[in-house]
Amino acid sequence: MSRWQPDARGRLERAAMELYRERGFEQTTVAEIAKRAGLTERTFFRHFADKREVLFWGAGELQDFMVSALASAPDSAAPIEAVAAAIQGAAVLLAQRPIEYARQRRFIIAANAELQERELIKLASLAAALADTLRRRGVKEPAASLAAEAGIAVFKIAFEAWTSETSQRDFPELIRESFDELKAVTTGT
Amino acid sequence: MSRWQPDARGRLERAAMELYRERGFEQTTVAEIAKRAGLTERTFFRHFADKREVLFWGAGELQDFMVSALASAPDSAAPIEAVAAAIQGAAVLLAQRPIEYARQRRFIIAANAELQERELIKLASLAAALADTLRRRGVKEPAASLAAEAGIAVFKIAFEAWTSETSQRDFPELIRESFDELKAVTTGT
DNA sequence: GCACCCGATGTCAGTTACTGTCATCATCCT
DNA sequence: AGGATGATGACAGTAACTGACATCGGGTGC
Repeated sequence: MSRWQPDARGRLERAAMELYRERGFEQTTVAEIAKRAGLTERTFFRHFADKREVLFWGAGELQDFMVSALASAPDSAAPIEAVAAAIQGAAVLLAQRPIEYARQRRFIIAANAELQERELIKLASLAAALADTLRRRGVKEPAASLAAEAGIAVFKIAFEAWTSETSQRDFPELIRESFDELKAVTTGT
Repeated sequence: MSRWQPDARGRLERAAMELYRERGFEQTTVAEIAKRAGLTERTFFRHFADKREVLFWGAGELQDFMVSALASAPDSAAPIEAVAAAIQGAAVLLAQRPIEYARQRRFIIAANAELQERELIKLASLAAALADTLRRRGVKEPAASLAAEAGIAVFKIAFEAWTSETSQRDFPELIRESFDELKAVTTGT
């Protein structure tokens, strides 16, 4: 018999999600999360850098996935096409999980400015990683950064549309439409 | 004779900037800022919502300015053109102050993740306000959000270029070039 | 000219996120 | 068997932020 229950990190994650949903992010203390997970506050901070990070564990994976997808796009693809393909891939990945999960997470984040800040910096880090990958593919500045930022803007807006109440639309399809719309918008139509 | 020295807020602002430059954001406590300004910690928090906000006081003004500029663009202007004009105006405004001020602020922010988060949420709020203004002009979603986000991306990237060490370029000119580059990028060139 | 209110600041106590340090002890390795 | 390892607990400490109440110069009404 092992000394501790398994999957401490997972227990903390689930406890945090539950409490953030039940009473909101600000009204939840780390001590409460730890207690519900059967651990101590100190252990929470060994698994997560701070109280917010527990909601963003998947961001690293998503970034790695997008960077790989972008790096392996054919050399012939224009920068924006390569970015679009990478984001498409990520959308397919995200659309595999039930939309309810994305909605709940979005609801929690929408209710708190600190969490929005964290989400934004994750997206900015993603944009920076994509821009860097484009540069390695020989794309110059500012084209690389612009293509990356434009792609993230599309991702953000399509994600919002996907998780909004009324929408029953397909996420990858929304991404495709947003890219088309971006092209139309930037050409001044 | 008045009971207190005048311009408490300004003194706090200057003291904070000095200390953040001297020893960095994290290594500075609010108590130190208040002491240098000849005030107490409690008074700091009466003027600024938190330790970061002292660096972002101008963001509200800038947002108001951009929103007004966007609202007063001619009806005939395409959304992206109207956004570009508003951002141009803001660039002219910012370029009036000495670039050294922008550089110092940028340096402080670049050294700390929490400050980057705050900067990002200010930009996101700006994008949301621009999108809202576009919607009032009759632009539909997702075009309004895309035009606003694209404009902010251009602003961000041009601002970085402007404040980067080597650059001696004109800020409004950089904005113009970035918009052209964005158009080229999104059309797949 | 006096009483009174107001608004900016001070004082102080309290909560909570986060960190550093050392102890504990099941499991693994040799 | 015995020592190293690694995850956790225990505990003290710092600093950001908040709430409640006191202070007192300056303006206001009369």
